[in-house]
Amino acid sequence: MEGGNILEEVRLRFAPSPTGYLHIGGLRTALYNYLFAKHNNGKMILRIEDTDRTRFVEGAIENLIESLRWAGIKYDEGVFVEDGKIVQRGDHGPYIQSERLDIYKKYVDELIEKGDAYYCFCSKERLDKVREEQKIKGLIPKYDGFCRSLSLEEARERIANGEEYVVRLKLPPNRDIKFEDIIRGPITINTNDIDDQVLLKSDGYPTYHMAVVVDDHLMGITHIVRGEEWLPSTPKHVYLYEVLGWEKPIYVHLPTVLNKDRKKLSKRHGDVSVEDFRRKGYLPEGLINYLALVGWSPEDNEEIFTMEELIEKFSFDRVSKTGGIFDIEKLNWVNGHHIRRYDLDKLTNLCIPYLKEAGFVDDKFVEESFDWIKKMVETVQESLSNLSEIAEKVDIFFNNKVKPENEEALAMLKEEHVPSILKAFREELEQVEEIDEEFAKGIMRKIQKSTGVKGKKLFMPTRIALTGNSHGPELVSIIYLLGKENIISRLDYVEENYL
RNA sequence: GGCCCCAUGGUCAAGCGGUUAAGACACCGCCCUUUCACGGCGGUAACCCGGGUUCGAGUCCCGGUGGGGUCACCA
Repeated sequence: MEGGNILEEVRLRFAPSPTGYLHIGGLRTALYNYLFAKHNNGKMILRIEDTDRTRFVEGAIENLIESLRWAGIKYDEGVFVEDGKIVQRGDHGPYIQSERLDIYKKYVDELIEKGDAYYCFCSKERLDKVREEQKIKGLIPKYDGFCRSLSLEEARERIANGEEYVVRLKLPPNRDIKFEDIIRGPITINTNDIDDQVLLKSDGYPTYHMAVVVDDHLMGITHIVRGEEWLPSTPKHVYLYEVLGWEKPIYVHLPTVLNKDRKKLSKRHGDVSVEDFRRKGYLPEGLINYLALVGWSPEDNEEIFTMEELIEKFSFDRVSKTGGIFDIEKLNWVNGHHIRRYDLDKLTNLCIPYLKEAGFVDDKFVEESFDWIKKMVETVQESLSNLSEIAEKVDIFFNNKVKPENEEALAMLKEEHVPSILKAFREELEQVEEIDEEFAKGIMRKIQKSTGVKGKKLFMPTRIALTGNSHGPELVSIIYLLGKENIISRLDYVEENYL
């Protein structure tokens, strides 16, 4: 179990904190981890970093996992949900950090033994005070090393007396720590610019810095792919690998996904959780495809990809260094592509919840008229950029009290030749029991013949009489989907109210 | 403020010493469609600034400027 780096296969991990929902930026990090792992026939691990008990949110783990599942990120190892229960699978567990406390303790003790870490008894109050004073003097807020030279004997005595303590990393002064980032190249940071980081908190939990290093090593992680906000603390990790005598992994710091104002994507500017996008009717295929493109570009000029294609094409040397703005317009365009290529049955099933929510259909209707709904979805499929738009696109099919959308539309209905069109329409309808596709295709031609009206003067008023709108799906589809009864009802209503 | 990272059209981005500086989204035209959408064609629009290096810099180096990140017993 020790020394995971003898493993030859590529092993990557996504390690979120269960503090809420999966963030769009987090999804992209998970995606890049996944794409790289799968591209190299490696493994991807999901680890839960819950060392901050104060921020733990009930249900967050389940939520995170559900979002990943929905997005199609099929990790191999770690934490899963089965039958509503959290389970763990893999040979390097546990994969939930709060279940690994004794492991961290062991390495913290080792560091103390070797003099690479020390006990610190400074109170929060003292620390705050020190920082405040430093700020006033214009200095960098940093731990002042008050407990750094405490003897081990004295420290142990104080602990035995029940004093609260933390363990801090003992960084050597003025030393350049160097490491290589796959995306950014060589990076050097001097230890004078970093704090003696707390490794073990007073509640016995490790901090992120201790836990990542121990876990990534023990779990045999070969590549650490994470957001660039971690870049400044990487030297602490590098130093830990060094004093622990472990081989450090390969670092890959991803550019940030930004808001329109070039700040890190945040809730203030709209939706940021994967769940939000799911609810709005984005397909996992669309979201994933778009997200892959924020920060990475393929060699060719293609832009529409399936997950499989992304896996095949992905590489870190085509990931950019610059943060990219999350552009909802482009997401819409990408998502629209995926909607258009979606299987119609699947798409229909995905649309039904939105139709129910709008009050257009209920369970009974869905059961009896699935094919009709499917046909309706098909007529608007190409115009959708996300599923929630379905309601506004098809509302014309569900209300026989036709209302012209504006003055212009009303004016077109009031033109003097319109009554003759509607009359001809009725006459044609009387010829059949019910409208079939054949009939729907031919009716306008017949009306044209009998009334002598053609072109826009024929089609526009008919469209408006039937839907109230001057634009929408093909008239043939509208006529077919509406059916005889609805059409007659609409003609009645229009004649009574607008002519 | 210290440290770190970054810098090509409004946005995503290609480019890796010699190009008329790709492509996509958005926008604007035109075509297709007797509407809309889809699709097709075309157009507007970019190398942050200043020094070097070089026969030659968007591309390499240095310095500015700008933006972002980070400086917790949060991750």
